[in-house]
Amino acid sequence: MSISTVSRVINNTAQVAPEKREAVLNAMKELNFRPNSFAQALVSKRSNCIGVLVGDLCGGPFFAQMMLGIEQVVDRVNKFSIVITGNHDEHRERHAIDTLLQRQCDALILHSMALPDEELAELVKRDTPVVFVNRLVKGAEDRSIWFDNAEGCRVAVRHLVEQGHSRIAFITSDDQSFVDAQQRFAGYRQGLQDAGLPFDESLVVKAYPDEVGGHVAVKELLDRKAEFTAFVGYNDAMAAGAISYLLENGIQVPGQVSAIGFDDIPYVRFIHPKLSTIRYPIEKMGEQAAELAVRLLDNKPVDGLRLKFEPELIERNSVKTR
Amino acid sequence: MSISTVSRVINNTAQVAPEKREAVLNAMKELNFRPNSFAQALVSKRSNCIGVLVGDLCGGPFFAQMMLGIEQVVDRVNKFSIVITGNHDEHRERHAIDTLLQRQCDALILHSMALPDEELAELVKRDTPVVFVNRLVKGAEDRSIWFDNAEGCRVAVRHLVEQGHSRIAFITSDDQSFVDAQQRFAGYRQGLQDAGLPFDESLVVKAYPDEVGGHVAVKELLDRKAEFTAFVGYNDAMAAGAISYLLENGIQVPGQVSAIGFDDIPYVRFIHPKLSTIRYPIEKMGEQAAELAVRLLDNKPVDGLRLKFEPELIERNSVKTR
DNA sequence: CTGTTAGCGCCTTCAT
DNA sequence: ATGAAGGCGCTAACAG
Repeated sequence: MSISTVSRVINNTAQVAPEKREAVLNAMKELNFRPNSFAQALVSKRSNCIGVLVGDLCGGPFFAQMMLGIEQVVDRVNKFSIVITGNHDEHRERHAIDTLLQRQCDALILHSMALPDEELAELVKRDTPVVFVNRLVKGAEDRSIWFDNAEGCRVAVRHLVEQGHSRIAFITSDDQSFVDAQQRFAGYRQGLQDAGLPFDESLVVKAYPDEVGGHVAVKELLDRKAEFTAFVGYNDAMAAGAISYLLENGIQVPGQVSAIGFDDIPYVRFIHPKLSTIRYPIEKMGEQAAELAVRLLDNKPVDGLRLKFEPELIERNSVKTR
Repeated sequence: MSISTVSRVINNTAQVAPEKREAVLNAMKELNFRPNSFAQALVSKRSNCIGVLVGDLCGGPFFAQMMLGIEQVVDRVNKFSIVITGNHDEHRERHAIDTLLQRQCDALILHSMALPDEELAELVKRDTPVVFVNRLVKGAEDRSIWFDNAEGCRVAVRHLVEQGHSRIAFITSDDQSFVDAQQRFAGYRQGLQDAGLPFDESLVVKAYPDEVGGHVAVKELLDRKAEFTAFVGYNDAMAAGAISYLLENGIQVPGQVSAIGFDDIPYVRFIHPKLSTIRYPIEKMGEQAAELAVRLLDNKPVDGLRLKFEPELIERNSVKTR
């Protein structure tokens, strides 16, 4: 029997005599045969792989959740994701995208934190579909799945104001080159302005955006003798770290200081006090990004997909209500 | 100029006239040319990919940390990791391994939770190198990077006993089909036995091994009116969830109940009280697994690699000391 | 329904 | 130092 017959049964691409079909299937089992995916990809021009660029896999649960959303749909359409980390670095991100492209990925889902909009927008002109997640890329708005960061911080501040706070600190990232950081900062200022509150530089502290950074930052705030009755954290990790430090130093949360985080990562509802936060629906966003990518590469219509995501305030116990 | 000349400059595989070399390089830039990795892989029989099977990417920081260790070395040797999740399910794990193999991965790093030892041991007989991480596979001891789970729980119990506890509960996973769970349970019993303490069935509760499960489990313990002054958690997540529940219900930790976790995931030093735990050096283990895989596929000597990892007690504030 | 043929894009002898 | 030719394993027409 010829080699094409085999190909036919493997791909179900034409009618084959049931007996031969059986024979092939049996032989495949016996010999433990697996078609060489590279040969397949070479001729079919389809790798069945979707390339994913993420910031990191270990800087918290954030990306992991995004990946979960992505994998769900990639899995559903029987494709594969090959993920690579850019480590928030411009050169590495560029190199990663290059690699993904060279690997003949059928589509790309990019979470770029360091590359400029123009460069990213260029990418969509190529022939492999590209989708951006977690960022609104100018010039590629229809390919961007994004979250309104500024609005998120604004909502957080508003909530605090509603609870009677007027001295609201902002514990943020020391790397303001990321759009996220800039936007959240802008939202904080906007929130203050909305409430007719003055912006006070001495109430903002910057540190590495993780739990330790939160520790460091709030300590700095205390050292400065800044007067504040509440703070909003750049992310939950910083907020958790800050709370931990306050508690250690006998400052009650939310008794003396109210706290509100950002992201709603899973564990913050298990810390004490449970952290109020702004939900960032990252898993859903990953899902939508993947969905968009998949439709793009299948030339299917892309309407009905949500591109912009809105913040939602999650009230738990870290804010003293009045 | 011929196509083989181009190949030669790309791979640096033979001397080429400097001028031609230049010309090729320039043309590559101009045309934005990238060699087709599938064609390369097809002929060279090397994909430069290392396949990784993990339980999940989102069930906590555990796997993410493992991936970090793996990626570090994979990156160093200029290879690629393609990761796939098995979701702790036998069939899915089997299918995942199949896929990885079909993808012509140069080597496999497997974190299998559900497949039996025999099946795993069979894999190493194939021609692509296979390494197991986080599990001691019988028949493939020299390919297993593992952690002494039983000893970990034993150490935990011993520590609690040393602090004067004798009523020590065990909050564990409801899926005892995983080796980890069995081993940790065995360690708990061993620890009791070491101390001459009786094993009391009413002190062990099972639930889904995450924060919510910890909640549920400790509630069950309370509902049973079990008397206990300490517990060891199957993992940090469960311990954190349990503590959260206790605190909510006015039970002081560690005042009335001491707690000890397992894994030492990053966030537990920021919860209140800071969680004492058994460190599981998962990142390092990922690193070693990758190192082993890389050496194997390069036919390099594999000595000097650490295969077995030992538990280490991390004392923080969740255990009342006397 | 089935076998034959022609590549997919690249690397690797083998001559030159 | 360079070009020509063969083949990696597979799929997709094209004939029967």
